Amino acid sequence: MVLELETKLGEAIRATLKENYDLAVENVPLETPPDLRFGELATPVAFELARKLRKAPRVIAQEIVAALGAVEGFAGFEVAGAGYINARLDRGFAARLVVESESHPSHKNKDVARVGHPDSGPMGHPVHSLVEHTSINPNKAAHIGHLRNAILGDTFVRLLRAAGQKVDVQNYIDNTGVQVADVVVGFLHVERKSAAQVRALVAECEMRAASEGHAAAIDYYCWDLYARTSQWYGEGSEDKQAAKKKLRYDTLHLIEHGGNETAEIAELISTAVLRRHLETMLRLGIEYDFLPRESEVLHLKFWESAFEQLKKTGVLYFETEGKNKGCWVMTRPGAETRDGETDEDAKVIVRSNGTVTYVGKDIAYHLWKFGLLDRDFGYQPFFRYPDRECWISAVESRKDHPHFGGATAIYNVIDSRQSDPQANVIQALRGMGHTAEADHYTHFSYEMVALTPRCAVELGYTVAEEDLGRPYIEVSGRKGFGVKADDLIDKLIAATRAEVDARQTGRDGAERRKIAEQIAIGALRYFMLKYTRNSVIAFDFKDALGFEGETGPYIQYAVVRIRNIFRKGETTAEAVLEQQVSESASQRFSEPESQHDAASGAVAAFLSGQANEDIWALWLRAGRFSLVLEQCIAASEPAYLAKHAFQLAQEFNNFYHKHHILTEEDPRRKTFLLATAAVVLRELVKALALLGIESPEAM
RNA sequence: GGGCGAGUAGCUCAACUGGAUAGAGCACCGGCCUUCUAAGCCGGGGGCUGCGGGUUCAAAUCCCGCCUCGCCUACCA
Repeated sequence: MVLELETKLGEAIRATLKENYDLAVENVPLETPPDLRFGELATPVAFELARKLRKAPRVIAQEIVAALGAVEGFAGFEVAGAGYINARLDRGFAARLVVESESHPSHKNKDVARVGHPDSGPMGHPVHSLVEHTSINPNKAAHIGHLRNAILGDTFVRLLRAAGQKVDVQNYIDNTGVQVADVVVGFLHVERKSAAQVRALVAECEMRAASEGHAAAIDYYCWDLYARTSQWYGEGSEDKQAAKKKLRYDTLHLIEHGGNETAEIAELISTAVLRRHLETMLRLGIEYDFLPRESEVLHLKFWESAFEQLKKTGVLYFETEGKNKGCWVMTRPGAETRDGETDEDAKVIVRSNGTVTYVGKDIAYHLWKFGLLDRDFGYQPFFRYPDRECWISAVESRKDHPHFGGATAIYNVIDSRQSDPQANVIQALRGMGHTAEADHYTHFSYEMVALTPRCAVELGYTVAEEDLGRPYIEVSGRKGFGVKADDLIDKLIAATRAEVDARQTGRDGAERRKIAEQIAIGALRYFMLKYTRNSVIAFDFKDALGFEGETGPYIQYAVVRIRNIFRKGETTAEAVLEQQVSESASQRFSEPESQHDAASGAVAAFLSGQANEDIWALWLRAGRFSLVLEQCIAASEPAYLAKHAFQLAQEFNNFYHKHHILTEEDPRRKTFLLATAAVVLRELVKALALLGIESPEAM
């Protein structure tokens, strides 16, 4: 509603400026005034024009208001302060828009349709986006840092889909990297297991995990082994360490090459760990469409194809001088190149020994994402979700496989430490002439999750003296320093379960368990989403286990309260909204010329006056959804929606305490209050769903 | 050395991307449960937005210079 009216007002003002001053203003700035006293929408446009028109802003504002006349949906305009134009909505009209926006299946939400089709998309066609997130090295259990990545990515996917985009969700698996090599070294050389013993161990872990829980699973086993192996590399004499280092890289090369027993073990372990990651993420409602793996990027020779393109377009050049002599290198973004001078700072893509760097492989992979590579992955089914299949890359395809890649816009959810390599890939695309693709390549970057020193001590880690004074300490998979994702989820469920058991004595164990899980996941997802992306989260159990104040459960609780009202009132939110829609529709039909028909006139009366300002504010907030959705997508910032949901819940709680609905004596007002609750319920449930948070029946 | 990000209430964070009186949550103090669930509500204290200049009708936000902190910056992957 707000977005729709804001757009309408912007267009009206633009037309006025064109007509009266012959000025073409592209974007009329519109904002929400700090207080309802100033109306619901405002624009400072007169300030900008003051210099150009050589008039006082206040005078310009008055002229604009006079020329504007009546605009549908608005009750009036006024000039305030030094030259603001404040707009007051026609409250009955606005309320009707809010009620109708999505309660009727036949009614297309105009606001959302607009968000879903940014300029990048071909006319009338939805944008095809590709979001890549999670991408955990498959050599250890997922930890809280990975949770932030996956939750941010998954939420953003939900937002894009809500805006009408076609979205593929990918989770890139680096199954041939040094991290996987390290656990393979751990199994074969630290634990001195044979290949057969490793196979037996993986099978045993799977069995034990089924009965004892995920603490017995392979990813937990590898967590410790990886940390031990990392430490092991640094032990012993210099000669010993050098030998270990050689072992490490020999193992890595065997894995990269494939077709040998070491590679088979790596495949076995990485696949088993990957399955665990998918299970962990599924606990949070996170699913993937496709798992491209580095092994296929290598074996299907993506790089060889990309290399030709890179050479042909001159993005890569062969260095003949300096420290990078003998390498194929690329100029870094923003670097100043002087003719004749060797660029010592250039990024090496192909080493002098002929091997390609990670960035090189990444360029090839990203050409594939945009459909610019003449090769494709093979596809095999890998993991079954309740309502769909998750596919994995393979050399050979199974018949009837789907096809991925070829997107028009991509989002890579990767932490901010990777911004340099990401910038290199974008630079390469741009250099190759793929400017549209480079423009639609978004590094969805975010800051890390770290532990507070207190939390680290609490977990039994020894913390260095100088770290005790810091606000946070970076987690490290290599050191085994961090909080495992499944452990945290378990801990949250245990805490909510205790509370639900105490409150919901009338429900059976299965029901209580379900509610506890919904609340725990709600708490976790909201916790990860309430911070804006580039704020470091200093993790502490005290904060994460809190269920009061600005938390997921707070919002869920508001939902439960509203549901209780309808249950006790023996009606449903749907019925109340349906009634509102049909009433206003019939009124409009009988009096088509009247803008203030009886139904919306009555609603307007309940929304007017000093005593009802808080209720109007609630409706206004409820009508902001599409505006918030648009901002979330434009800024790649899911936190805005989290904030919106919280504020709506907060305003509702306020309303809830102030106005007792079921004991309201005036039947018309009671219906109106029920409609208010119904609208808030609908908007809260919708916002929570986009945040990946379920709305429990009770709590 | 260069690049990116951050510095806002005791603590953790917001501030619609330059707008009107800088807002929330924790924590602390004081009220509210025979009325739709107290995982809630109301009230209170708390701020030189790191420092110094500049740009303009308007700066937490943009520019310049400092000061702190974090990350990135290998022919490793």
